[in-house]
Amino acid sequence: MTAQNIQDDLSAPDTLELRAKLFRGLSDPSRLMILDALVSDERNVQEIVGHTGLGQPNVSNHLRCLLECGLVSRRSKGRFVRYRLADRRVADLIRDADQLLASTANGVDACQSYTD
Amino acid sequence: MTAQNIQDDLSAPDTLELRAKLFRGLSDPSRLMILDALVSDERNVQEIVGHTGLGQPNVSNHLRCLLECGLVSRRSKGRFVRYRLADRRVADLIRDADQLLASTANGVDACQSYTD
DNA sequence: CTAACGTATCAGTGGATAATGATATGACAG
DNA sequence: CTGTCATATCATTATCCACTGATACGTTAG
Repeated sequence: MTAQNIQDDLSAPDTLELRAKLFRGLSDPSRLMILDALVSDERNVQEIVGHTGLGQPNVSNHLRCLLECGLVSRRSKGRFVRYRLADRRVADLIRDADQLLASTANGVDACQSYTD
Repeated sequence: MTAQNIQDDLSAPDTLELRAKLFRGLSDPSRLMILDALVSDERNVQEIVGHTGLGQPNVSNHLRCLLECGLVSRRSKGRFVRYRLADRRVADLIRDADQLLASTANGVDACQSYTD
C-alpha cells in the first residue's frame, strides 16, 4: 500500500491494522514513559533506563517496538545508541490525547475494562 | 523519580495509565472498525454488527470498553441503544494518526513486534 | 400475557505480550 | 589481546485480552 492510497482508503483492513499498531505502540505505560523521556532530548538506552526505572532488556525491547512502529529513530554513537522521537507529530499526538483526557478523564478513570 | 522532576505533571503514573488506556481503546482493529462506523452517524448495535461483520456479543463488549474509556457515548431509544463518538476530537485523533502513518507507513508496516 | 427482538453479560478458550534473568554481540580503553 | 561497558536477544512465566456460544434482561408488538 502506498502513501497516497492511505489517504483515500482509511477504512481498509490493512489501514485499520496499521492504525491499530500505531496506537498499540502508544498503549503501554512503560512505552509512554520512554517516549516522555525522549520528548525533550535524544537519549541512549542507559539514560532511559535511569530516567524510567525500567529494566534494561525491557527498555531495549520496548525501543525495538517503538522503532519498528516508526515512533522513534536511532543512531549509533560509538558504544552508545541514541534514540529520539521519529517525528514531531508523535509528541503532538500524545498532547492531543492529553487534551482529550482533560475533558473525559472521569470516564476514562472509571474504565474497568483493563485492570491496570 | 520524584513528582517535581516531571515536567507539566504529564508523566505522573496516573496520567501515564490514563493515556495508556485511551490509546489502548484505539489499539484494536475491531474497535477502530466500530469507531469508523460511528464517524458519520449515530448507530445502534445491530447496525454496527451489520457494518463491521463482527459478532453481536463481541460488538457489545467493545462498545462497553469504548464507552468506559470515554471514546463513545450512548443513549437508549426504546429497545435500541444508539452510540456515537463522544467527542469530535476522537475522530481528529484518528485522522492525525493516519497523517503520521502516511509519513512513516513503511516503518510501521515492517513492524514485527505484533504478529497481526 | 406472550412471543419476538435488541442488547448485555457470562464462562471458556486460545493466542498475544510484558517483564525478568541469563546470555550473546559489539565497541572501546588500557 | 583482554576486560569492561552498552545494547540486543533468548527463553520462561504469568497475565491479559479478543472471540465465541449460551443465556439473561428489558422492551415492544400483537
